[in-house]
Amino acid sequence: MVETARRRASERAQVELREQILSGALPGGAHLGEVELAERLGLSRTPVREALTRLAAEGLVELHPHRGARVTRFTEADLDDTFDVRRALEPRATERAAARATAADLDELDDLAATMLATGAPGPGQDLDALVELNRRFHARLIEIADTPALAAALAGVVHTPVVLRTFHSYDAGSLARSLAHHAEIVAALRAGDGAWAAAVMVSHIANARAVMTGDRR
Amino acid sequence: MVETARRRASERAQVELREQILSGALPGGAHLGEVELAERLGLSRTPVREALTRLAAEGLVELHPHRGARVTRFTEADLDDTFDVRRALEPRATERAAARATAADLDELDDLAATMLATGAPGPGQDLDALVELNRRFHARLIEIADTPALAAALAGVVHTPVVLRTFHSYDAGSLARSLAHHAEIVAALRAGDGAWAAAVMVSHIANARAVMTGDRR
DNA sequence: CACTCGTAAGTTGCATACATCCGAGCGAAG
DNA sequence: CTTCGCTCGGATGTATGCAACTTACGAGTG
Repeated sequence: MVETARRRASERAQVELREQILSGALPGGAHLGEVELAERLGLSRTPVREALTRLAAEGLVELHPHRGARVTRFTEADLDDTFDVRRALEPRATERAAARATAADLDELDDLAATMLATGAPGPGQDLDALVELNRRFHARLIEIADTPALAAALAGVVHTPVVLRTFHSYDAGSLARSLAHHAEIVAALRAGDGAWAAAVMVSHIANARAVMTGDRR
Repeated sequence: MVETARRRASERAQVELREQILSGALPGGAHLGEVELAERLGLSRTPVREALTRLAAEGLVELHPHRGARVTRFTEADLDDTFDVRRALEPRATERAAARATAADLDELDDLAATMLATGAPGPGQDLDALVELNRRFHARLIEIADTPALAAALAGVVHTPVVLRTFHSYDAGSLARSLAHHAEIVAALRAGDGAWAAAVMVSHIANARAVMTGDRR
């Protein structure tokens, strides 16, 4: 049976809204009326309101007192800043993960990396949308292994940038291959216990992504 | 007359609770019952609940479904992580601020730095508590001038660490003098338009603070 | 005596009704 | 014709009542 239906209503609303925003179904600047959302989700205003509050904390929506909520509009500059922050923080998290990863952690990351290589391989089986979710899980797991709450909190409000999360479609073949190889190499570095190596690959990984997104080769 | 009373109830609850947590009146691990808080603040549960949700997003409280809210307990390691994140991000923000600060911005920062020097000077006029607020404003203004939303979002959930915000009392005379001098030097660097200089001072500034807090001299 | 199951108390989660506030549209005055 | 002010509509903000869940305690049984 479907277990997700048993979860709390406010959480469902939050997940549902986040998905619609990240997928682009709710475009930037869209007005989010509480009653409208409540009716569409089959809930009352209370959990919808709570979901909006939390999404606002994540930076996905903006709340204007007495004037309602709007989907945050991200600019090209915001996207660039996002990569700046990630390049500053994720390599550090990766380095920490090298010292703390257990055998089970490494196996899990290996699985993810391998699955991504298979899912992203050119051909009829290629599924770029599935790749987005796998990529998200890989990076999230890495942060989790690093076990540094402050780093996780700092990255939390940044990674959600809508454009970032659904953009494997804009990768050219070479960049995509590099990106997938990076994941595998990071796991290898972690397995070797070489934090500096892992961090260096992460720097490359983010730089590669940035080049794809912004077209900036500097 | 007191204008704060005219603000929204949920906002008042949020501000009040945050203050009590940061001041230590509500110690880490304290259980926060909705009805109890509502009665103490003279409100209903609804705005209290919303305030708790927002504070949870800030990382000050932890929400356990059906089990209530608790004040987040920060460990020594968390504090250390906080400085890691700040050292990674704030210098970058400072560098950006150098390119964007207007004359008015610089004057404002100058005022803050000068006031801090006066407020922190040894003697009968020294007020370490006032210094906490001034320091918060200085750093917040700097981030604001940098005008990089992603950086601001990343730092938002990190700076609130209770211990960090009320710890000028643990500075020895030398560290305090250095800290205050750093602010002035940062403004000077900004005025010179030298982002690298400003960023370097910020690195020193954070390292100095870290040494005071953790006693770690590495 | 230890373990398990059932029940009850107290909490949070959700829904609904009421209060408050913002903004648009219309009318009158300059 | 423009501008100011008022009123009305619709939204958000708050309060309260009911439902669901979690936990703790105690009775019953192996």
